[in-house]
Amino acid sequence: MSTKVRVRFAPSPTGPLHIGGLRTALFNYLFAKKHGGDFVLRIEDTDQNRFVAGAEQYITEALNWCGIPYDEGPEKDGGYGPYRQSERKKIYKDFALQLIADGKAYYAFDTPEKLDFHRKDHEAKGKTFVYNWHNRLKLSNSLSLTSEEVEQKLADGEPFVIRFKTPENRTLKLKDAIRGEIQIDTNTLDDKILFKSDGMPTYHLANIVDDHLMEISHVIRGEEWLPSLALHQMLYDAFGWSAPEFAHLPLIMKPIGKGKLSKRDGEKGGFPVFPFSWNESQGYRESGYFPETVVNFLALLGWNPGTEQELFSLSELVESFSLERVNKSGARFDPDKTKWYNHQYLQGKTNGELASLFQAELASKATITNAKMESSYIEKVISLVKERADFVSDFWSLSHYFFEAPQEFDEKAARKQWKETTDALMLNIIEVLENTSEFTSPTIEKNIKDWVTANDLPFGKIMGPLRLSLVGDMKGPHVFDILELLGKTESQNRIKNAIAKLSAQ
RNA sequence: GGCCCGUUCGUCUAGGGGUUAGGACGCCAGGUUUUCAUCCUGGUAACAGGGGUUCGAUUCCCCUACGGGCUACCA
Repeated sequence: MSTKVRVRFAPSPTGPLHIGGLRTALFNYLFAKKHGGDFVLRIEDTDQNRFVAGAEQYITEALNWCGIPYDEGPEKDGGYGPYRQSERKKIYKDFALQLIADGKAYYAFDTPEKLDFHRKDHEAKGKTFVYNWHNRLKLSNSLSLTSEEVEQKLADGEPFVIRFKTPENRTLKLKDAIRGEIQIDTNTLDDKILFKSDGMPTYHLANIVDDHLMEISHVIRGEEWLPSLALHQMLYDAFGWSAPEFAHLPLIMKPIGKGKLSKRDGEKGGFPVFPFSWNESQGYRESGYFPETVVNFLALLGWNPGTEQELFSLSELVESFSLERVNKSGARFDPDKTKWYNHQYLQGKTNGELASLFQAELASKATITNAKMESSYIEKVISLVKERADFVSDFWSLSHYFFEAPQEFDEKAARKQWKETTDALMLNIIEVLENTSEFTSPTIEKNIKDWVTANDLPFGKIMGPLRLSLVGDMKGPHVFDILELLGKTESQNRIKNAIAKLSAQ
């Protein structure tokens, strides 16, 4: 109870962090902060072949973008560094050797080719090759060979690996904070390689050694690690160390089809699976999602507060998070719901915040006049269209007519709205606008309605063509609000232009 | 194939021996908007199957089915 909560997120830098990994990081962060603990980032780069340049930086930036920075990790030593396993290389071998000295591990000299042959051979006979108690002595290792033979091979520099000698005939009772107790018969397990012939430890060894050395109290990781839990527990026992508590998170599944969410699903379904873009793959950030959105939907995927609250800030999540309320089964990812979340967060932004975001996109449109690039104008536009947007990137299609006069008019709408009498009526509206000195939405509305009523006309004959003239389509906010924002002259010009273009038809 | 984990509306989920099985997303309908959308209201829709245990099971147990993960000198 007195031990401090220390959790770690331990990705391998083999590519961009995907949202499954990001969620694991998030849950670690939430758990740490909930209990006043530390959130450690450790880079598990023991496989030199799969190393991808830039991946580590991507991970760090993604964490920062989400607002869940690590307390301790690369370039942020908390007294337990270094935090890249490649930089800790020299510490692992002694631990492996110690296990051999204690008779809990052994040297193995079988070549990958030989092992591959055994596997294929077994498969052909409908069996599965497992390197463990039942065939250890028939293979090439320090259990089957004499100590002289082993010494000789070692002296000759023959490549070797170190394997864990899995205890036989034992039933392991493993504990998982989410799943409860799990029993495993050790005879079904294989003798996992702990130390590779290239001088690097495997994940299993490095992971246990580092978690112990870094005094990690809780290991919160994806469910794909559940089968390794038995090995890890045995390793802690073999070293005589007390194991941390474990929690295995359910996986995030494809929206449709079978299996867990993968990079290809995003490409097929048109939604991001990465926080940031990476090569061809779109990211959440670049697709216009807010970090709050990503954090919120990720948190609610596999966890829930037990109340009906759906919208959570990061601090609210920290407040209500608990491992006990994490689900056991995999959750299908739902792109529609992530959009809804973004809509919610977009509505919560001020017009000023949104205007500055929108301004960047507007700057790339050469045809916009300076007056319309003023942030005060943009904010007014946003106030009119905001509630219908899911993303900042929706603003342009929702509001382009506030920046450029319509050059063409929706054909179907034009056919339906623009009749022979419309030209004359629109000329009258230009006149009404001319006589409206206080050019505000309510006044314009009153004047136009009064004129329509006075002339005993149906509103439909006016409102449709008026909107079409201003917008180019039968869309958009309250037509009188559009009129006010566009201003008298611009509005009149647009109506004139519509008459010129549409009356000929 | 072997080992392990899981299974409530289409999806995310609440619930838990006696409930009209609740919410959210989506979808549908109505209302508002003399437009489109937003918004509001309502609706559709679920306890995988079979055995137990029990007065009673969706809830507890077992089996089956299905889903998922692992089964590398990858993590």
